[in-house]
Amino acid sequence: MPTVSSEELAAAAGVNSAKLRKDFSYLGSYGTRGVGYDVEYLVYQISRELGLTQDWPVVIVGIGNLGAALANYGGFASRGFRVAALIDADPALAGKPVAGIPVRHSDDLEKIIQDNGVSIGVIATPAGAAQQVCDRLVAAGVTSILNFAPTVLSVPDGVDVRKVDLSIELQILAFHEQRKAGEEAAADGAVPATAARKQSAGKGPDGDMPAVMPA
Amino acid sequence: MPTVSSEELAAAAGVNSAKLRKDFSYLGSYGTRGVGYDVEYLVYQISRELGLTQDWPVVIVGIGNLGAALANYGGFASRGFRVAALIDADPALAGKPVAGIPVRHSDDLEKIIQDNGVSIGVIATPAGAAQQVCDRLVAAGVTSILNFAPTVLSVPDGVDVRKVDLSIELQILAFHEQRKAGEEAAADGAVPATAARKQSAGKGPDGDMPAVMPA
DNA sequence: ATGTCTTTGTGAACGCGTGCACAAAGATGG
DNA sequence: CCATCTTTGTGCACGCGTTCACAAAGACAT
Ligand SMILES: NC(=O)c1ccc[n+]([C@@H]2O[C@H](COP(=O)([O-])OP(=O)(O)OC[C@H]3O[C@@H](n4cnc5c(N)ncnc54)[C@H](O)[C@@H]3O)[C@@H](O)[C@H]2O)c1
Ligand SMILES: NC(=O)c1ccc[n+]([C@@H]2O[C@H](COP(=O)([O-])OP(=O)(O)OC[C@H]3O[C@@H](n4cnc5c(N)ncnc54)[C@H](O)[C@@H]3O)[C@@H](O)[C@H]2O)c1
Repeated sequence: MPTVSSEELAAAAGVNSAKLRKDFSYLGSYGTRGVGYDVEYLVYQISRELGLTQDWPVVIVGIGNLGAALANYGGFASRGFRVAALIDADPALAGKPVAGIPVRHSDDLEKIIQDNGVSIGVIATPAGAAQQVCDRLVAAGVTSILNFAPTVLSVPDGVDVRKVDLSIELQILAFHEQRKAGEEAAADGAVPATAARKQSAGKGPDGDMPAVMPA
Repeated sequence: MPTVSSEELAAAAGVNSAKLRKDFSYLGSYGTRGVGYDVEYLVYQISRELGLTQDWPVVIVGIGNLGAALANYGGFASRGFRVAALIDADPALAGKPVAGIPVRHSDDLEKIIQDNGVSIGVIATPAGAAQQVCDRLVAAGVTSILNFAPTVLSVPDGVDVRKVDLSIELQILAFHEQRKAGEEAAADGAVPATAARKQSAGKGPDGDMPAVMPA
């Protein structure tokens, strides 16, 4: 029976082994003292807890450059997500297959959502259309939205929104880049050491950035 | 002179005003008591601190569906990022313009990086090529990488990597979705309340997920 | 069986980020 | 020039997540 110890997993993930064990303990006592965790069983338990054992139908709205790239992305299916439909407002696209799935016109949006029991929607429309599309998705029953348009969406309570913004990712990199550059060349009104948190040495997945930035 | 108070900004950003003031204080004392912050001056100071006042040349490697979508993305330029070059291994693409920029062959990768003083690279190649591309970028002098390929890149110390993974974003949404669903229907081996951190009520930009998930 | 050795699960301490609350600063009006 | 009012900047305390450290559990050998 293949097993892993919390120590091994922690080293691989670059975190503290105690934290890892404590995190796992919230899911139950799945380890064996003196041995470690049964890999297969552990993967199953975590998958179940994360909701990966169920099938999640998603719709992608806005099948342009980005939407098409997302539709073609194989990483979807491998984690239990199924593209239930591709939706676009452009009549010229309607019926044309993208990644093997025919594009549906956005007139049918509500029907598609309801017929497929979709609760997760992806927005890849131009920024100007995003809020409107969002409202329709929410009204039709979608309660989780992944937004690629550079807009802040407002949604009612109970609806989750995650925004993916390439330029913010680049800004975070640029921020660290700048800090690397001016590390020993620090001269003028430099930020006091307090603000220079732990220097993410290529490890920490989350950046250390000031928390707030006005639009 | 248009000004904003920390209270207004905090409300708009959905954070605590004291935290916002304290964050700003790390950059210096740019506010005026009894009045607030001079908007223009504040924006400049934050921009400078974040490195947005300089011009950052970036290269995109792998001009397929995703790479082309990224190249077309206008959010780049508006934040001080300039697409210095598009690079692909496919000879058929070489010379063809994408988003107005001719695609260069990856043979010239090192030269392009050095000629343009590029320190930020974007990887949008298939997963199999990502590490190899990464190694070449780093060897050529790139010290920040934005990775869209579903692979964990290993890089030397001093190089920052950020990974954008659509399926992880979806997983986070699905996780909350599952929790919403089973909220009052909680029955079997449910996670103890401790693990159910603050229910992000559509506000918190960062999700609350177990920190570690083995590959 | 008993002992040893490894690794889990977790109580307790630590450290840090967040938020409260207020004094100081400065604008504004009389 | 002084009083008042608003809003900043920040010391301090609280709370939460992280880490330490160890007892308990179980495997495995003798
Ligand atoms: N987050 C990122 O990193 C990132 C990267 C690239 C692009 N983007 C953004 O993603 C969005 C799409 O980018 P793109 O390059 O694919 O643009 P695009 O113009 O190629 O595609 C937009 C598509 O949306 C469709 N559309 C427009 N209004 C619609 C509506 N009301 N309902 C349904 N469909 C509608 C259009 O017909 C078009 O097919 C843009 O907002 C862009 O800024 C984000
Ligand atoms: N992170 C996400 O959310 C997300 C979404 C979609 C796709 N992806 C990933 O992004 C990557 C690209 O996706 P895509 O749909 O554009 O794929 P694609 O096949 O359309 O494009 C890949 C491109 O990379 C080029 N390429 C291959 N090897 C190369 C090399 N060694 N050097 C330079 N260029 C090379 C190919 O010629 C091709 O043009 C894939 O790894 C995919 O899994 C990620």
